[in-house]
Amino acid sequence: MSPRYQEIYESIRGQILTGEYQAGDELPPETALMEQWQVSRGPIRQALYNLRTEGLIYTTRGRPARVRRPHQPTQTLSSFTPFSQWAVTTGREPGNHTLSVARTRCSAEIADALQISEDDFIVEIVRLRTLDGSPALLERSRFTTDVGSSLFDFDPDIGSITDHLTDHGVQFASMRHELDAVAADSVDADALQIDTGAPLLRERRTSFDPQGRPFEYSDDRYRPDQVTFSIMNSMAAEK
Amino acid sequence: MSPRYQEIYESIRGQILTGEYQAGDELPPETALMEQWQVSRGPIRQALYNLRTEGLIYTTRGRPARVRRPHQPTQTLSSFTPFSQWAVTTGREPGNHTLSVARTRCSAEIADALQISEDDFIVEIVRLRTLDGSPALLERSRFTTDVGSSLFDFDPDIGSITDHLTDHGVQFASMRHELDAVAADSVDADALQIDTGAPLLRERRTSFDPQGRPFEYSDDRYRPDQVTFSIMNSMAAEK
DNA sequence: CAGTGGTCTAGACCACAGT
DNA sequence: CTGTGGTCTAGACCACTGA
Repeated sequence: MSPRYQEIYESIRGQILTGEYQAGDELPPETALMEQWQVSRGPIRQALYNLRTEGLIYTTRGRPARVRRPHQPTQTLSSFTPFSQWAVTTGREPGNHTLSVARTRCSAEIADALQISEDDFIVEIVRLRTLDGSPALLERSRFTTDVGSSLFDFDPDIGSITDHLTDHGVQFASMRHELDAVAADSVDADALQIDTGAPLLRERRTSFDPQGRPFEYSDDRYRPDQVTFSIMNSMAAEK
Repeated sequence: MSPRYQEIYESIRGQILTGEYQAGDELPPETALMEQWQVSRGPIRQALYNLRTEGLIYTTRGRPARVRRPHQPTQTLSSFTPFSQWAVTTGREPGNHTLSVARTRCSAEIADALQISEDDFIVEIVRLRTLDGSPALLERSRFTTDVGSSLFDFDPDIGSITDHLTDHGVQFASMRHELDAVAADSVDADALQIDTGAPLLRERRTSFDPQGRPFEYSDDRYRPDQVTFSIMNSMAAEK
């Protein structure tokens, strides 16, 4: 049972993405939305806030929220959705090609990120992920063993790791994303069908459980011609 | 006169950054903060929400917010602060070296981003920006003429463009950031003291006024060894 | 069990947009 | 001027934490 503001957010978001609201259109005023959904102002404002952070609308004092011009298919960093779910909402067909599933000892960088010691074991899954058949990113995902062990009886070519782990009681409470650029190494180049040394957008993603403990640390390298990231922020709500 | 929740946010943020609250510490419960600041729950929650998006704290039901382990000096994408302000808060010395200030006709990409026609003029400022003397990013910033004209009587080596424009009545209401990776061209390589073809993190930034009209479109290329970006998101508040 | 944060209600006042 | 969103108040109920 999702909260009320979540339903409202998803409903309006759908109306914008399907074109029921065009760029520049005004949304109904908050009072009208309160009437329409039979809720008080709180949930309405929460829903609009999420839409604003995602860059779909912008707000000013004195006028209802307006819809932004449609933007290109970039991943929005504010409402971070797993790759396969995101691909579907942008109308493209995601695919997976698993390169390896292994149980190994972790390196210093991984140990630090997962807050474990260098002697500990981890489960590492390397997957090439595609959009409409073209290579889009190479994902090197590492899990702590307690979480990752359930991944050995799972075909990562078919299903979503996120869904599989959620079904096994793992809760993704929050994520941290760090973005920089790297040159493709030979493995990257081979998998992504680019030249060695070509620039890649790297996302290092750490997933946390509700207690703030990290259980996943992933190094994802994107072809910049296939996927970009975007974020919107309004000064009003921050600084 | 900034809103109450902003003061509270800045105060707690300061206490975390100066180490008064250590990683893992619990913040006071919301009721205690309400008492301390003599406000109701709304502003307290707004302040905590901003801290959470910035990645400084994490929250769970049933326990007060806790402070995250301190993170490396990366720019946080949620509370987007101008480069020079950000540099100061991380304890580094920002510097500017202006390469050119020009009034030119714009290209198709810029015309599209600024919602003007290709015949229109723009003001372009190219600046190398440094941290503690080392090249950090090359900024190619383009303004619409109405906003940019005030930049000719201004020394961009010394002051902050953001501050200068704010003083001239320009309001930065919201920003959109698009991130990808590019190979350094010869200009980038020369300015940033790297090899041609080296991977750079590119941020294309569009700034909007309160009416949602774009007035700045900037192409900023970062040395990935000097600056990275990060963002935190909690599932609770989004999806 | 008591304490806490997540969500929601019903009201209020102000600053700003557009007429 | 009226209508709107930005901010704040004072309450409420529920789900979850930890003793």
